[in-house]
Amino acid sequence: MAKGLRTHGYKLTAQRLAVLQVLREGNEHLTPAEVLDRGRKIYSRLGMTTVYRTLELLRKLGFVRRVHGAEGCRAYAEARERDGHHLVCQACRRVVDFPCSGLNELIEHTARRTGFAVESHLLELAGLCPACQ
Amino acid sequence: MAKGLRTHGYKLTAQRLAVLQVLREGNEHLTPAEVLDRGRKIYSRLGMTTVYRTLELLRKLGFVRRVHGAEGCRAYAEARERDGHHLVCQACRRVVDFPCSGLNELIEHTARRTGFAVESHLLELAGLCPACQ
DNA sequence: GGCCAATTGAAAAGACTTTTCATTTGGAGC
DNA sequence: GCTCCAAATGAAAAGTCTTTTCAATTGGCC
Repeated sequence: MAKGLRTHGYKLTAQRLAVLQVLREGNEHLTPAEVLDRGRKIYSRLGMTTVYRTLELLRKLGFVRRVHGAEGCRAYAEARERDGHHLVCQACRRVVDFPCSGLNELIEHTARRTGFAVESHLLELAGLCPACQ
Repeated sequence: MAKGLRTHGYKLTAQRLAVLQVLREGNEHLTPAEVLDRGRKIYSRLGMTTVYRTLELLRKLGFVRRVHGAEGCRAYAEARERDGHHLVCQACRRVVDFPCSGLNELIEHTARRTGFAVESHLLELAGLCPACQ
């Protein structure tokens, strides 16, 4: 995944690796401030600005996904499933990915009915994970 | 719908009616600032604070839905379909509701596979409406 | 090893949202 | 209708979060 950065012509910096590592180690969704805190344990000079920029970069590259919870809409989690969606535990903030299938029919039906050309979709499930139930 | 406020024990104020009217007239999703602008044409003394509070109140009551677009996650649109979802035009910001069916199977399957107790879900489709294609 | 564009981060600026609190007001009860 | 009070309001202040700026640093091609 670190290679993905190089592939797309981005430099492989200690800061980017730290942010990637933080998101990979945590199974939860994290705010930029939390990523900064944890990231500094890996690379102490990490700055806030870089965290914001890196999270958005990783999102554009598809390595990271935004999570829109009740707590706010600026949290990020690693995207473990390419083109997938996620399921969020409302108690412990754990995030589990699941593949994006079974939605195509609904999307096509809605597109036909409304005349829209659907280009993207956002699906997020929330609930309680087995441990928190 | 205005009656819904009374039903839930909330007062029917000119400010709330103005916000409701703005959201009903526009078929688009609007930011709080836009709601304020338009709302002041209906009730000129409307204040920013009240717009924020009213939008959240209407959302809790289910009259209004939040739209999470690329432009940001704080936009609101009227919820025309109870328990439905929405489809957003990326060009003109028009919002169309569609019923929440066809998703249950996917949710149940995911719940079974992951052990999560799914409590809520967020689904948003984005694309181009017939007029903007 | 040198070079240069990409990257970084501290500080400043900016944008957005919430809190505070004195004033106003809807509507229940008479 | 009138009174009354808790709910609602809004201007200003405070707070939070995010982006921009710009000089310094650095990854990686040569």
